[in-house]
Amino acid sequence: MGIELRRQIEKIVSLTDDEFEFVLSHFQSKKFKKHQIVIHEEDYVQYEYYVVKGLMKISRVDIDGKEHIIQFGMEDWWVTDSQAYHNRTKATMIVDCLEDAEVLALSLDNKEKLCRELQKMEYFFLKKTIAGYIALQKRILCFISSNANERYNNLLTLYPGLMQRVPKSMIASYLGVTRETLSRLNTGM
Amino acid sequence: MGIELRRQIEKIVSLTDDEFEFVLSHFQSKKFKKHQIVIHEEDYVQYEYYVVKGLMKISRVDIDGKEHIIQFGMEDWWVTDSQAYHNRTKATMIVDCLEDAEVLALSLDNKEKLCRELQKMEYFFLKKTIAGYIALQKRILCFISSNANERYNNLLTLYPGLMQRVPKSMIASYLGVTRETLSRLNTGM
DNA sequence: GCTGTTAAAGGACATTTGTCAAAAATTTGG
DNA sequence: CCAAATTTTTGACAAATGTCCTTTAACAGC
Repeated sequence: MGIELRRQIEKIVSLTDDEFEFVLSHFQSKKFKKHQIVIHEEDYVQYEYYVVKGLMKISRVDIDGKEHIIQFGMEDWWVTDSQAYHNRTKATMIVDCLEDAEVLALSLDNKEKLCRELQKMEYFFLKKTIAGYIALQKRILCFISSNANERYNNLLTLYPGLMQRVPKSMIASYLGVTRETLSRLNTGM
Repeated sequence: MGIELRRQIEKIVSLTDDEFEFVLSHFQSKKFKKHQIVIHEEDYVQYEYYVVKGLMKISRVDIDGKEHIIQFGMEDWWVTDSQAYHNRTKATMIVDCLEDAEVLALSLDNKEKLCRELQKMEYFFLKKTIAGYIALQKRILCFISSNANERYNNLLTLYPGLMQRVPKSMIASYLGVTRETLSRLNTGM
């Protein structure tokens, strides 16, 4: 239970068996079905989810009803509506499942409690958040410096496994183009 | 000295006078001239900079020699090449000054030391990094869901002061469009 | 206050991307 | 294994954005 989470944490700080059990006791195990909505728009967001198995997406629906995918979340990733979760405000995003999913859910209270009880976990979350920040910066650089074709090829090399699990129309949404444009790209080969 | 920094920190955690002096002792005060390069590409990045006064930009030059602006940094902001700074690797970005600048420089060793000595500072950096992450997510959402005109108007409302201090060609670069395109936008009022 | 330099705006045209409609291919559930 | 639903591809055209070039405007240093 949670070996992968332990592996992820131990890339940054080391834990004894007891410490890891203690960490894990702050999480709740949950399961979701394909197509199930994990975070509804306008809901308060109770949890941040560590994905043990499955695939989710974080998206926002604009005034014209178009869905824009901000992030995918697969195994060993963390998923939530960050703004709503951390500020205890209502969700502006939707999180749902592209596949049946198994997660470890961490409430904000438990996260803060855990950080106070075990300082290296706060260090872990800081390092992890910095890594996330850097990843988003790279994605922004990609938007300002690359066209659709280059962004698609970049995504292919970054997450080769994703393409087999996600419909192309969603890849298009993540890249900020229409599915028609994605379908016409010269994928390089 | 550093009142604004203290105000920023105290929005998240409270500090005694002694504690703030202690925090400040981990920083070095530095000054830069307009056009001066603060972080050179390929250099190791010693510091993260809290901007006391002035205006900087973080950019990357692509293979065609085009400059892409990833971020501006004005008063009360933090500026560095995050990836290079936190991973102790060589800079892939350039940080330079659009105006004479005054900063407080924090080395990574001092940052980590400070976090160990005063846990609430680690909490501060965590909250601050999360806020940065959320801001980048919003910028990405803007790229995937808005055209150049909408992105420009969004920037106008987000940082109205920036326009008076930054040439439009740099705003264009930040928005991921050419200066010609920016110049033709219907700024909508 | 000049003068050289840099920044901004505009025209003409090419390229990329979006939109709408339809056809083809694939997946899903029974 | 089949029928319905979903996803992907393609065509024709419109709109947005990029490129190249010229003109105009603003600014910096002397």
